[in-house]
Amino acid sequence: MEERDIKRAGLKITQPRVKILDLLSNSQEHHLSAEDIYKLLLGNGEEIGLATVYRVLTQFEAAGLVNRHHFEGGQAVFELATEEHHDHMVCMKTGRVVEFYDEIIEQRQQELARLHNFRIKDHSLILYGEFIGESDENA
Amino acid sequence: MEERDIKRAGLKITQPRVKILDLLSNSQEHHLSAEDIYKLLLGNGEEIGLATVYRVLTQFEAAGLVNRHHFEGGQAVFELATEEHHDHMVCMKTGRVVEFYDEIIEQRQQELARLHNFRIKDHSLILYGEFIGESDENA
DNA sequence: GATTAACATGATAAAGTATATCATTTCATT
DNA sequence: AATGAAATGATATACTTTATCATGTTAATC
Repeated sequence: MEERDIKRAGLKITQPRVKILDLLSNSQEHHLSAEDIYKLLLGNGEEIGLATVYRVLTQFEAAGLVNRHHFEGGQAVFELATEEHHDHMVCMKTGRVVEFYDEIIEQRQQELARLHNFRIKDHSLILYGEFIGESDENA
Repeated sequence: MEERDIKRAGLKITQPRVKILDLLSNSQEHHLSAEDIYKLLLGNGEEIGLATVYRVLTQFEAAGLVNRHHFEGGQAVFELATEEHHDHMVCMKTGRVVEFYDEIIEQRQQELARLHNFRIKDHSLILYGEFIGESDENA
């Protein structure tokens, strides 16, 4: 993701937008809340307002640049929409998130939708639990 | 669900708890937000406080009497935990919720967890879309 | 059935997440 | 460089949910 993508979305290329996109592109953790992003940028000495972070993320979502997920815990998290569709495993101890994709589940969802006369626009599959043998580093 | 279940959860049998449980048991819509419940009870002429509704629902959830789901839209919804585990299709137009269960998806989730050395504690699968040929009655 | 201690309620305050407002600033085009 | 349109950010506001605490209710004991 780069400035070109911001322009393609019909948005001006501004400092806050570039900084947020860079952070999402380069951060080790792919899933960041608006407040995560705000604090990380402040920590890097960047000047940015929390309202701008929320506003820009919503615009990016509308433009298809990022996806918003509602994991448990109140705050929505965002990730770049560069990768193919995938679902998530969320560790309830460390907060670690692993992405996965399974063709069987995807097809089965479509089959079930057909059976119920339902047209799927979006879906959310999240497995909550813990990675076996992993210690509680962050929580 | 009945008063016996409240007692079994280690909670006193109080008017608010009975009313909430009755409403969840008898309502046509199985998935109600705390505010839904609050307003429905007020509409029935019952006296209850919103704080009590939230408190009781959280207690019921801890006791395993209800499940809490985070559909899109900000407010959590609650349903009785009497039924077997199931997932949800949510109509983005009418808000209608249909429950489904699919053994293939369940097994596949377990298989994927095994592959990732992950122990599933809980999971959330929600399909968002619309029921074909259904009109927009409530939205 | 009355007493009483523990528990529960509900009005309100407060916390937390997210959006709306609007004067000021930045962008990008002329 | 000038200028109009768009964006920012401080702050106010909305909204969902939890915390506080004086008052009321429950249920166990006498």
